[in-house]
Amino acid sequence: MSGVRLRFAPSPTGYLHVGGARTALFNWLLARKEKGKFILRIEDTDLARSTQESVDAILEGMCWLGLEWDEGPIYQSDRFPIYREFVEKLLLEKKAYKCFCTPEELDAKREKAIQEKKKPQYDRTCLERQTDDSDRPFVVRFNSPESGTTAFDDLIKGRISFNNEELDDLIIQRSDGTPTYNFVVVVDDATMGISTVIRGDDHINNTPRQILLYEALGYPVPLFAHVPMILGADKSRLSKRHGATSVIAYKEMGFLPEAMVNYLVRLGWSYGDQEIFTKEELIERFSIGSVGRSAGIFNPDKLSWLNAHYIKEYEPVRLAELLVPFMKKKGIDVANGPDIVKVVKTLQDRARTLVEMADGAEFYYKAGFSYDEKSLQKFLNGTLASIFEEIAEKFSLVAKADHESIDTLFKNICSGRGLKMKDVALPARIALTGGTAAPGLFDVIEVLGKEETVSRLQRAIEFVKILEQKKIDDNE
RNA sequence: GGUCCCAUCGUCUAGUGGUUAGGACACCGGCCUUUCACGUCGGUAACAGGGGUUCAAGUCCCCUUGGGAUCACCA
Repeated sequence: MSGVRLRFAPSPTGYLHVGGARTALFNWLLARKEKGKFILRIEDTDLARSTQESVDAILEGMCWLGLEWDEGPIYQSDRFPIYREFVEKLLLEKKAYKCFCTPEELDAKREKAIQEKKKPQYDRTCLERQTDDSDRPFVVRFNSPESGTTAFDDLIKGRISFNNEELDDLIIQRSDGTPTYNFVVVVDDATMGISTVIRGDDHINNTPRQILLYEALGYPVPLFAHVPMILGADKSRLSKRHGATSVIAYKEMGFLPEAMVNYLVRLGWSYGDQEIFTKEELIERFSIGSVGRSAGIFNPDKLSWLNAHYIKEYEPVRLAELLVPFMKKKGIDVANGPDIVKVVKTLQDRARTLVEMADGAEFYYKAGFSYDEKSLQKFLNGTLASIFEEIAEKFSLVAKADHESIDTLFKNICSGRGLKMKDVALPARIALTGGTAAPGLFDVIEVLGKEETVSRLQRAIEFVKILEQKKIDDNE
């Protein structure tokens, strides 16, 4: 039993973003690989921006991806007394101090510093203050060292070091008594015994301050691993204008969680030339050290390719279950029509998403479709109706409507009429599916069954007769 | 602007001083074929630039350039 403890700590101000999902995935993977614990913590110290809907959305995303957590969700809003205690402790030890400067004063100082091209840092006015006007509102600031350096060995980026003079005295408790992010994250990670912090590299600049806080609090500093950002096609931070950024949106677009996980993990991490990984393989082969250092661009094409792969490989029964909601969304009740599992089997090789598969499955359940007339025109030579009639006739006599007997039936018709397979199969496909893009004709017939096939053929015969008559009229 | 991070095909990446710089997505072409796909075979395509170190540099060092992050009583 290894003692590693990892955590994912989203703030509930929106849905689960693909970037966050990847960070969560890396944490989860490492926890599973090392047989440690994976903790989910909700960072909701900003009461105004946090919502329960966001918490639910994040949990839904995590569950969909299969990232089950061992402890939590722990809400920071439940832990305010703990943070308060640690603030008092620092205050007592003079490692923190009360600051009575107003936001207006601070803004003015910042403005001035920027004007004078100086660093906009807090000037420590209140550090040496003797009077304690506690009836006036105050914030608590961390007394940060003014010299020296703070460094750490990032598991992904290598050694990173900062001059302490770059760090000013950050606020750890607001004037309303609530603690701020950099403080609570340290208190939580410390008291929860987090051994390795894996998070986005937008937190690198926070890390030295946090290390200083660990030290002030007397806790060991954890290991850090800062994973690079995910960017959009134009190399800017991935946002809605690049497409969907919510994990759940991908679920709704018909992606499989296996594909999403596989895509996300391979974006920034690699294992030789391998592209496809089962969850077990990932757990076995993942290592945080082989995560790349540079930002990656989110590539929907590759995600689609992976999704297509997983659709092909999926167990048809399970895939059918996943497809049903997508059919329902199109107003189709799969109970009224052919066996959905058989339908799925004919579509697995030609759908990249469940949405595409639902589109491709539509004709099986909707008999009243319109025909692709333009394509049908090519086969109008006066005998098409009779070909359909012959198929219907012979097919209704066939003992077993399986692939093989359908094959021989069509071959017989072809040889009997001196026609090529495409002369018969192509128009027949239009008759049965309405269009030209569909699964193999014999598979379609087999799935549709004898009765439905014959009925569709009869409907097509009527339609073709009208077309042929029209053609004669036009020529006159 | 300060600080910090990053830099191999369009994209994701392999590469840990000696390689015809490999794979995958996408793209293009051949094959397969009852359509559309799938599949399969092949092709185009990269070490940002400049200095060092070294017998030898995509690999190590420095600079430049370019991209990104961060500088809140947000997280």
